Amino acid sequence: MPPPKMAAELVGHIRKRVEGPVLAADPHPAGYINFKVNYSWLSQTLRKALENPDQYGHYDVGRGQHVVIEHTSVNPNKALHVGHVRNVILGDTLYRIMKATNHRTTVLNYVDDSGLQVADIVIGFKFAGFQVEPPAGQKFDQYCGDEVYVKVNQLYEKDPQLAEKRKLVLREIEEGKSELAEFASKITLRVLKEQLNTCWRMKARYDLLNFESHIVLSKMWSRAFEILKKEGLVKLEQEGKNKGCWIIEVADEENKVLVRSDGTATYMAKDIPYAAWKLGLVEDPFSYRDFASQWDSSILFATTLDAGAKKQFSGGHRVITIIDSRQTRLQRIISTVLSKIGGAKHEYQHLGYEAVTLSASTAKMLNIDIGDRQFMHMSGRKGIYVSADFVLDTLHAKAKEEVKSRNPEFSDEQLGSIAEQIAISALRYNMIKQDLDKMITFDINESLSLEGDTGPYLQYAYARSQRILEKSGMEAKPDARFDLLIQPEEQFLIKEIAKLDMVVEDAAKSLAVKSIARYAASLATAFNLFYEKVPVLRESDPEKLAARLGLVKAFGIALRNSLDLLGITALNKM
RNA sequence: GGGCUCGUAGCUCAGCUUGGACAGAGCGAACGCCUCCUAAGCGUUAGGUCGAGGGUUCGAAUCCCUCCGGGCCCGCCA
Repeated sequence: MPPPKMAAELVGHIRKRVEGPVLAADPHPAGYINFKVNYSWLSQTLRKALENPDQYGHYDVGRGQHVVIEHTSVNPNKALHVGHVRNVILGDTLYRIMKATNHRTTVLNYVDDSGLQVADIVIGFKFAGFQVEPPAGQKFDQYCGDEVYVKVNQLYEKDPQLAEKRKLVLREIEEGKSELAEFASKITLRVLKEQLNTCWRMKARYDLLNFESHIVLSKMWSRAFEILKKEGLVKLEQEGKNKGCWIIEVADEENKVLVRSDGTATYMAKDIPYAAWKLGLVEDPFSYRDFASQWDSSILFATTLDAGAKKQFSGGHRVITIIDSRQTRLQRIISTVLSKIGGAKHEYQHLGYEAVTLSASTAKMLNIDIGDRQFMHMSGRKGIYVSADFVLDTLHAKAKEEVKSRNPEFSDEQLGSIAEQIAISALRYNMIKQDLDKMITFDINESLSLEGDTGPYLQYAYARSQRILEKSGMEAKPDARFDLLIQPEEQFLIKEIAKLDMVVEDAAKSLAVKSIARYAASLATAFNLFYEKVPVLRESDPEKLAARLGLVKAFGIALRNSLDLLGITALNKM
C-alpha cells in the first residue's frame, strides 16, 4: 500500500484515541500523519521552569554514578595554544553535562612532568644560558614555550653535544632527588600554575593533578606489569626485531613494545597503570595534598607520595579520557588490556576529536609559508601556534569596545568584566559547536566575530530577555494564563524551551557535547523571532502580559541553564 | 601498503545513529527594517549534480559496496 493511502487509513483509527497532549491527527499527501500538539498542555512546561528554575532541564541520567574525566593534560613546558583549548573546553563542557545529570564527577589533569619536553627547558636554563626570569610582562609559560623551548630545539641542530645532554637530564629528572631534578620540578610547577590560570580564565576547573613522576616513582608500573604477566597478556620476545622486549600482542596490527630490551618502560607502559588506577583496578598508591583553590571555590588536589590525605578520586564506574584522535589506536589498546584484567564491568572510553590547525591566512600572519595548502598543523616545538591567552586578550579588547559603544556610562571595571565574559563565550562556543570528528581550521579573524552563530549571540538574546523583565517592574508568575500564548512565535518558543531536558539527556548519554550548543543557538533564535514579532511591554491585556512575561522568564531559565552547561555566563547587560 | 576518519551553497558548518514532506544555518554579496522591550538583532533576494558510480527500498544526503580526493595513525618517541 502506498504511504499516503496508509496514512489516510491509519488516521481514521488514530483520531478516536487523540487526547491529552495531542489535539488532532491529519494525513498529509506526502505520506505523513501530522499530529497537532495541544499548546495549552505543552505550555505547562513553562510553569515547571518557573517553579524550579535551577533544576529545569537537569535530567537524572547518572543516578549518582561516578564518572572520571581526564582532560587538558598539556606538557608543562609551554603555554596553551588553541589546539589545547579545544581539549580543555570539550572536557570541561562534558564535566558540566555529567554533573548536571546527576553523575558524581572527578576531573583529572595529567601532568607529564618527567618527559623530554621538560628536559628541553631545563637544558635551556642550565646549559644554554637562558635567564630563568622572563622579560617583564610575559607570562612564564609563554616565555618557556615561545622562547626557551623553540630556541633550544634549534640549538640541538647546531650543537649535537647539547642534544646529548637530553638523555642525562631526563634520567636525573626521572630518578628524582638530585639538585637538577629539584630545579626541573620547580620550573614545571611554575609553568603549570600559569597554564592553570589560562584554564581557569576559560572557566574550566579540575579536581586532581596527576603527576607522571609520581606514577613512575610509585612503582605502579611494576605491579601492573606483574598482573599483565600473570594474565598472560605480555610476552618476552625471543627473536625478530623486538628481541629482548616485553611486548603486547594486538589483533590486526604490529605488536606494541611495553618494555625495551634495556628494561625501561615505554610511554604505553606508563599509561596502562594510570588507566587501571582510574578504574580502580590497582591499589591507590597516592596521597593527596591541597594544590590550589579555584574560581568555583573548590579545591584542586595534587597527587603526592609524601604524607597527605587519602581520597577517593579513582575507581570510576566510567572513565572518559579526552585526547585528540591521533591517540585513538593506543587508547583502544589500553581499553582492551583493561577489559582483560577486570575492567570489563566498567567502561574505559576514549573521547577523541580532530586537531585544530591554522588557516592559510593566519599562518601567513605568523610569517609561515605554507605554499598552496589550505591549512597548517600547529607545532609547539617549531613555535607555530596561536596562544590561548592571545586569543582571549584580543577578543576581550574587541568586546570591550563594543560594550562601551552601547553603554558609555559603564565604569571601566564593569566594561572589563562584561568584555571578559563575552570573550570566553566567543571562544568556548567556537570550540564546541562543531562535530568532534571535524578538524577546526582556526582563523584568527573569523574567531573574533561576535555576530551570527557565536557565543555572544546567545548572551545577547539572554540580555534582551532580562531587559524586558526588568522594565516590566513585575514578577513573572508560574500560574499565568499560558494558554493565551497562541501566536506562532510564542508557540515556537514554548516548543524550544520544552526540549531542554531531552537535549541534555541525549548529550549525557551519547557524549554529544555539541548538541547543547546547537540547542542553545536555536533557542536563542526562537526568542529573537518572538522578540521581533510579539511585543511584551506594550501589551494592554494584563493576562496576556503576565503570560508573556512568564514565557520570557522561562526562556531565560532554559537558556541560562544551557549556557551553564557550556561554561558561558548569562549576562544581564552587554 | 593496512586501519580510522572527513567530503553538503563562494567560505565555515547543521542534518546522517533512528531512511520519508521543497536539503537548513552562519559568514560573505545585494537590498530592506530602529518616534516602538539593546540593530551583537530581524527580513528579502542570489547561491546546492548533498565528492563520483552502483546497490537495497514505494522512497536515500541518510543504509550497503566500489572508486576518487583531503586528513590522521601504523617507533625499543612521548
